[in-house]
Amino acid sequence: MITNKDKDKDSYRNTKQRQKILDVLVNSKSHPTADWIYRKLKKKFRNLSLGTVYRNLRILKEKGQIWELNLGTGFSRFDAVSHSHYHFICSSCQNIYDIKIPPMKELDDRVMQITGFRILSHRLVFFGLCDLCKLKKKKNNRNIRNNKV
Amino acid sequence: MITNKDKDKDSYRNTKQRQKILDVLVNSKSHPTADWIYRKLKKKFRNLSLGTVYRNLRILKEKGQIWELNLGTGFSRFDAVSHSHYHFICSSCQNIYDIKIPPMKELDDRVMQITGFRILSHRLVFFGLCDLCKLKKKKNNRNIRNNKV
DNA sequence: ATCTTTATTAGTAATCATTCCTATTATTAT
DNA sequence: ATAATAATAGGAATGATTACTAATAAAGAT
Repeated sequence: MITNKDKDKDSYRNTKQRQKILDVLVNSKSHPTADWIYRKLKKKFRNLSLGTVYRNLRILKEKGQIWELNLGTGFSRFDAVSHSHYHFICSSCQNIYDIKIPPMKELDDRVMQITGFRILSHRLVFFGLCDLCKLKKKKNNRNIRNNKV
Repeated sequence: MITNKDKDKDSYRNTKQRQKILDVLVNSKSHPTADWIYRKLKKKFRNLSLGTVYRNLRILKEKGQIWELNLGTGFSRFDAVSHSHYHFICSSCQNIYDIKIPPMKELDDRVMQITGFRILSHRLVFFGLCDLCKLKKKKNNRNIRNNKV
């Protein structure tokens, strides 16, 4: 059973591990995975545990300090909540890029009017081909036309 | 190594299993999981395999006939691509609702201009509280105020 | 209609991200 | 400083998904 206590904890401690994990996310633009964060910190924090990374990522998410990104790849990526922004995922290389267009709060209002639900936020992800993969595709198509593949 | 052949298959066979799996998705509004589809079809298809469901969901997704929805719950939900629409997920009960506002193709164009990437589609998900959970929350807060919890 | 090719299947084992468990440690309030 | 307990390390367990393999069945060719 999920109780209020489970959802909105009132006492968090400020551990070195949690600080470092948030640090990594704040100072990273690559939307790292839990394992990537673990391997990065493990070098200095010799006895860091992978479970600790996962637990803290969950807690930081609960506290609203980070986002979890799910992309159908079988694992999550994480992103520090600094300024709100959108994401682009290249369907070919799977890289993630931040899209810097101002958050459209009016979308929330619109959906709130239509549904009557309380809308708190939205997540907008664009899919397509990044510059590099666009070029690769073009080159590849040329090769196919010329029977080189 | 990922080759062209891996990505864009040219010959698909039309099996009963694949038809039925797509059928379930087309005739369902509940965004089912792989396991839910498996258990539903297993009743009639006595020796259906869970692996077959997963394989076909991947193939149907490759063919662009269905979407995979990832919500950070540890498992995927699937949705037939009929008319394009957006989604709402209740942060409390985790139910998914379709949001019927016309697809905003202009967002793709905008991001295409900003980034130079080729934008093919976007996914827009709203988060908040559905009607039912809105009520529950209100009642809950009242109880907390009155020291009943 | 039969033959051939090979995509697909059922069944099961394996993988891998994530969560759970427990004795120990470290943070915070008193 | 002490007490209370949140958090940790390490390892085991879970559970969704994928991989493997011999047998089957679409779909085109004869």
